[in-house]
Amino acid sequence: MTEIMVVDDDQDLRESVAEVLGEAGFSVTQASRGEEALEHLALKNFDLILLDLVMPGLGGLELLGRIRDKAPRLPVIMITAFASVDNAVAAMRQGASDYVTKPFRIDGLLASVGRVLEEARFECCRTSLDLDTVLSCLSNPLRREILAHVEQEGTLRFMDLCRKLELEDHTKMNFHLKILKEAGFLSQDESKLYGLTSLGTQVLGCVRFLTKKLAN
Amino acid sequence: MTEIMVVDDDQDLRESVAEVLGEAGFSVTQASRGEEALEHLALKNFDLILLDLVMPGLGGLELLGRIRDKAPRLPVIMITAFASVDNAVAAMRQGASDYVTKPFRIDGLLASVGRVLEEARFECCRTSLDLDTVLSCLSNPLRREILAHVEQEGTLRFMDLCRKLELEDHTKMNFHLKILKEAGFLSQDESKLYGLTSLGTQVLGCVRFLTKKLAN
DNA sequence: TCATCCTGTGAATAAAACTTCACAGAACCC
DNA sequence: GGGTTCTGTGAAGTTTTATTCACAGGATGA
Repeated sequence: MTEIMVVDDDQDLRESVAEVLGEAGFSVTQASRGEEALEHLALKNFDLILLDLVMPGLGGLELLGRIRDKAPRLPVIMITAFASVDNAVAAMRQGASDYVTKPFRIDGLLASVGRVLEEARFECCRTSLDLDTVLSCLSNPLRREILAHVEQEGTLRFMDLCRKLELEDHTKMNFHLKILKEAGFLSQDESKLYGLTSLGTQVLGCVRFLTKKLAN
Repeated sequence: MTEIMVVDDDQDLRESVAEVLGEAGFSVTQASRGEEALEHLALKNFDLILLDLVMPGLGGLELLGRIRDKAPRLPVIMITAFASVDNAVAAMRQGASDYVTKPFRIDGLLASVGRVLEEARFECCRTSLDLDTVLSCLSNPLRREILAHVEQEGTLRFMDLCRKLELEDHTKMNFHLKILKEAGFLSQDESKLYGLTSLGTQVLGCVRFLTKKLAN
């Protein structure tokens, strides 16, 4: 069952949203304060969080940051009556999945929920692979650099990649590209351009997370 | 030299922005239309793009999408006179790095440019020596098992560990224990009991996270 | 004390990961 | 056509990682 948490200090609105989501087949947890939300978060794994921007105590943006620390990819939809471009941009910069302004139509909210969940599902799409491959593949710094460069450029030709990484020996590059292809992180299109697969993107995200975790 | 492209159909504004950026030490390319921007993009690698949201012909949002196809992580700052929450959210959802409303103060724009470039630079610094050790150490399934067992038991004696993992050859275990000790994941107390260090605990958490991320 | 298990070292060996070298077809430019 | 760059293969060689073997001191217990 898809678990959704609704965080809003406005009891009426929170309960009506929870009711609608419940009728739509979701399992809903309610929290009236940011601190309460964090407690729920520690106890249960959620698939989506609806978050009021303006709350007494721990504010929505700050809470969003705390959620990101714990669950970097958990989808969060921000809700607010005080719509401003700055707030919206700030929320999206913090990694909010969507931004809904009050008052909203219920079907609009449901559409947003559906879309965000759909995206999340796509995000962690069918990738049953073993940790061994991923870790040993990523344990080589050159391969990590290759992935990062390809991600940055979108698609790259073989020789451009060599030059970017200042690799004089192209067969060495070939060796590592082969490994990355076999691991399913890279693919080549019909014109031989190298690009990241969705798995590759996902895995790079994991590396970033690890780096961040190990940084402090 | 940092390459910036300014895309705006308003010639006055475009040229004044280009001038300011030029004085700030950036190499600036101008485009008055979305199509022109795509041509530039095909010829040169940019570090940042300033993009007007509303343009005749190919619009800013659509152009942003096209840019994302080619270069998923190329920083793009959206500029618009018609600030609306919806537009801002849509732009950020497409992966814009920031969103600036006209009329803007030049120093505000420069600040935004500086910040976004700074973030991109941070993204790129993935030369963590630590990551190598961590990943190569964890890429061995036996070592991951050792860590997991030690965590589960708290502290363990050498031979108990061997038996738990059903390793008949104790020197093999010794080999891997040595690596784990050198990486700083395991330590031995005065009575030779093996236990996780705080780094070890942290790293195990990361492995769990990765496993979860890659599981479904 | 003697036998046994625990904990470890160092060397030899095997396997894997990585690099380098030699070559070659396809595409592109003159 | 002829030279050059791009993209690749396969094999040989090197380095790193992993396993196995031989041995040994210290603790433990009968």
